[in-house]
Amino acid sequence: MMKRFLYSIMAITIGLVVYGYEYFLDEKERTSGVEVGKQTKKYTNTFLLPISTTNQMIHHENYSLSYSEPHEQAEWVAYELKKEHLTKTRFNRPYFEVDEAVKTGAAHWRNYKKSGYDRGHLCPAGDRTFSKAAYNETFLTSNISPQRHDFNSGIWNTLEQKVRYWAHKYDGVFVVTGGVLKGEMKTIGTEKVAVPNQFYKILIDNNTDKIKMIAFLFPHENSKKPLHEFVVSVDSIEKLTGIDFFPQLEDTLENRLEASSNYKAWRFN
DNA sequence: CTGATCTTC
DNA sequence: GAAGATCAG
Repeated sequence: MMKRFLYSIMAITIGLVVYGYEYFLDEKERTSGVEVGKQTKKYTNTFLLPISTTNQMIHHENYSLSYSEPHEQAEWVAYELKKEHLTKTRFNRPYFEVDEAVKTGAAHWRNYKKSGYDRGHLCPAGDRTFSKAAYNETFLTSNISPQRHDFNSGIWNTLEQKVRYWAHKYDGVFVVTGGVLKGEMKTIGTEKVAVPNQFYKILIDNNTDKIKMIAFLFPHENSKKPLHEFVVSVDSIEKLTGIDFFPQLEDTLENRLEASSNYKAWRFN
């Protein structure tokens, strides 16, 4: 009975995705001559970017990151998820590519091969479905961390979907995410890509005068607990990671927002 | 949605 | 190695 219900949900989901794809094609035809799938504008919303403790910040077309060479992954990835980005177009997954923008040499995807860990997106592919180029751009090795599959497809995936829900509800959110690259960590592959013991995600909504923030911190394991149990203050993540997340916010505002672990302003259902 | 792996060329 | 089919949470 339960299984039948799940199958129904799945069928509906697939149906919506297919419909979305066809709608996208129609849109493309209607605006003939305009390259819908091509984003040429460089991603330069630097106002809300964290500092790079590794002195290697990289701006891609549709997200920015700070690469940590010793850990062979980003210490953070940041991007804006706008409401109009939520198109649900379905693209075929491309192959991961080494990010040539990383001067010190980004990790090769082979490090993850048969490691037992997922190539877990930091900027999710599902958040960049508004163009083929934007989607493919998330498949750079500078945008992934080794993640347990049960975690990635479990509570982490649940949070990513909640972020999309909030982006729709609050007309866009700014997202900063990464693994905590501190302490003793397992490594994978010949390049010794570190396996973080914790992952964080910070959201800020500055679309209204009442700016709001929320931060999540998870141990690197799946959980069936509700998301709100993983809410922490931004301050606590700054202490863990050594990263100053929103240095350009006015100080008293920054202090007040970052000290809070109050999530009442964010609807969870 | 989040992914890996197997088959075929 | 590339691309499609298949499988799993």
